[in-house]
Amino acid sequence: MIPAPDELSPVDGLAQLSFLVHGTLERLASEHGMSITQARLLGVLRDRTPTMKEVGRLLGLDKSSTTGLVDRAEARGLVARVPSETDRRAVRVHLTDDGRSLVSQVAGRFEREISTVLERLRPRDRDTLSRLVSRVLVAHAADHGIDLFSGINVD
Amino acid sequence: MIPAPDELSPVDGLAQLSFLVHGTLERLASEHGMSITQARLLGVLRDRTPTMKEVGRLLGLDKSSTTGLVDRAEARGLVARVPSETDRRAVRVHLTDDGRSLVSQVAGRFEREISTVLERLRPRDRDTLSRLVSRVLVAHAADHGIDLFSGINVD
DNA sequence: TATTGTTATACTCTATAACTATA
DNA sequence: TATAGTTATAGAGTATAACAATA
Repeated sequence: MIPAPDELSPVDGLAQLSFLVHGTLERLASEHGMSITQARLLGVLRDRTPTMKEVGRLLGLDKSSTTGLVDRAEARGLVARVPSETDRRAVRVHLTDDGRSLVSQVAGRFEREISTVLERLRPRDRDTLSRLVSRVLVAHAADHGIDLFSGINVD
Repeated sequence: MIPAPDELSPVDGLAQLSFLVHGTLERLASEHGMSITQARLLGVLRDRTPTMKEVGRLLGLDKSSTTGLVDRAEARGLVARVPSETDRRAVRVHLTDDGRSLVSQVAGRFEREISTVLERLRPRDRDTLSRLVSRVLVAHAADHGIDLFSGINVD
């Protein structure tokens, strides 16, 4: 009989961790009647008032997909379109009060749930993990010309 | 002016890492004309020949969603339904040769791409990261009665 | 002419409810 | 009666192509 491994391969570990985190966000969003995409939309609007085109770039969506996404969020009263003051073709998307309240709730629960998972490590190990994860992300972002803290490509 | 942080918060780091890994899988699957769901279906069939009900449980889908998923994969010649030998209501789903070849290709590319990202760390740090990730996953799995190596709930 | 955004259309993914065949 | 699976239907999410308004 083959002994069970007591550790996953590095890639398998990252894959499973990624599904765990992604699944957590999906569950929390769904508890508030949202998909991950809707949650991400509200998330990027927390500190921006982008045009439709910029929303699409931030979320990696075609402009037609963005139209539908914002339509549905607007119908629920979570976001609003306002005409751009500088370009009469463009609109800016911003959170409503309801949208801001909802995204804060979901973000808070996400923070708490992931923290709970991390608390299974001793504080020292937690710091080490966090530092190594940051280092991987920083290196990868540098390789691909991405601003890690805004998510915006700075090519 | 606020100085830019040189490290993300632990939760932000995990979230971004998770999107990086998930996005990589999504891109690789899409390069082969598949969604993540299709890739996961082929993945779970690599070492199993489950019934439709079991496929749904493994992927977290309703039985009707499973029917459609398997329909589309079968239409592409990636999987096949075979009647169960013990229960005439049930069918077993298995990979075709084409399906096995496709999933091996995608899995190989995923392994290589994620390994490339990890190679930005020194071998020593890589081992540490991998060990800590495994430890988090093992603890979380134990908390939730999940067999980490099969993904199957053993409640 | 180029850009911003919407509309028309089509396909995947997902769920609920109703149904068929078998246990 | 209960279970395995499919079908009917509906909605979200995605893309491509064609279009209108504006730059």
